[in-house]
Amino acid sequence: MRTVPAHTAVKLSVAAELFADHGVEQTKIEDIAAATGIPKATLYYYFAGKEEILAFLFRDTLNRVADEVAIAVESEGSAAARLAEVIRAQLRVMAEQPAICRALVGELGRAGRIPEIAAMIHAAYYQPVQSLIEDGVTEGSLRQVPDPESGAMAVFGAVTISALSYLVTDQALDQERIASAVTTLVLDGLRLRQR
Amino acid sequence: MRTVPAHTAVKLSVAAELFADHGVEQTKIEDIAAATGIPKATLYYYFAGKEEILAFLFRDTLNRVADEVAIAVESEGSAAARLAEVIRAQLRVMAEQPAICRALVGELGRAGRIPEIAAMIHAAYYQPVQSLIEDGVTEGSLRQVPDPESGAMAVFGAVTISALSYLVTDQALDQERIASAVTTLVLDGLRLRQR
DNA sequence: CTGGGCTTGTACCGAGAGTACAAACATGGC
DNA sequence: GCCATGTTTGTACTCTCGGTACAAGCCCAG
Repeated sequence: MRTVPAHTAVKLSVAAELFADHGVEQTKIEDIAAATGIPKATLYYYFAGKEEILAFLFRDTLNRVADEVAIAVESEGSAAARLAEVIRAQLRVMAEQPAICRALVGELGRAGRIPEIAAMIHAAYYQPVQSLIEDGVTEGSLRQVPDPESGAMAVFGAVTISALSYLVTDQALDQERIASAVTTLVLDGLRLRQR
Repeated sequence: MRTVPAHTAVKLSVAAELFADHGVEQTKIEDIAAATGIPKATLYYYFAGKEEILAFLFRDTLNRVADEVAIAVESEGSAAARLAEVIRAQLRVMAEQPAICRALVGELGRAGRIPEIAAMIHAAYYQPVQSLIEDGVTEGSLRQVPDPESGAMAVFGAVTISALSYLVTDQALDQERIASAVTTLVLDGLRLRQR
């Protein structure tokens, strides 16, 4: 794939809205051309097709997730505190890129079938969170889990799906509210203990 | 839509595999015809198109989820115990219908765009779990959450995504293992407390 | 045995993804 | 200035596939 010029990349972000609202299948290349103002021939000059446009958008956002998560993971504090930071990081990106995140979740299957994207999700999220959990276990601040990788996935699922409810209804995602709710759930669980 | 005869419905379940493996878009009606042995013309006699075949498969499985979840919700015991039962119920259905569940998660966006299916997911899962959480709060066994609905969604996300990791790698989903891991996560959280 | 709905083959239509290509344009090295 | 290389875009085309049309055969209840 040729390097996409900046002005084109910017315009493309509105395509994410189309993908998120109507699904990839229902979004015609001509729709993208119309909405972005990039002529169809130009789109095909840079991308082999819809799928690649989607991958391009995902790549961008996943890079951001990777960066923010990496910072959160490497921040100082207990593993629990860093995990809370990771959750906050994910929510921050979801709030910044609502359309792409909606599309990403809505097309999870498709994303998983693009090897590059699947690898990025893994490297950007599951892998760091997994080792964060492992750290926490050895350091003694987190509970021993039978399988840290699916632990990481469970955390990802909890954050993503509850954030999604805000993305599809409200436009503004109240990060603080969700962050504290999900963090409490993930760290302390739903069961109430008498203090 | 005409009532689909049983022998046809049975054959259709193999279509779920196609949808889950290659995605709905990549699955041609003729592929479905070939894989199921149901001629294309017959498919169009019963369904208006791909989308309706998918909805048919989802409807079936979501009914099962609704039933199992309802039983779990109405079982006796504390809200926490019943929530654990709900998680187990969801995993049971996912293990029974791996292909459809993979397709359902992979096509979450599409499922959400079919109003009937969106309503079913809501009624079968979010709604009962939400009121289960509310019950638990009033009865004092569960922590007060700011928004029970997204609490329910978070639980759903945690269960679904971690189960997914098993569905796409192993074929057999080790229910007990995941159930206890996710239940612990949801009820008691990751943070380790000194007993 | 006959009329209705079921089942299926075959032929067809139209939308839209992707390709081909050529004309314009921009840019930078000579 | 001028050529070479790469970008940008319009237009016209092909081809796959979803969906429709339809007719012939089938099965079964009345």
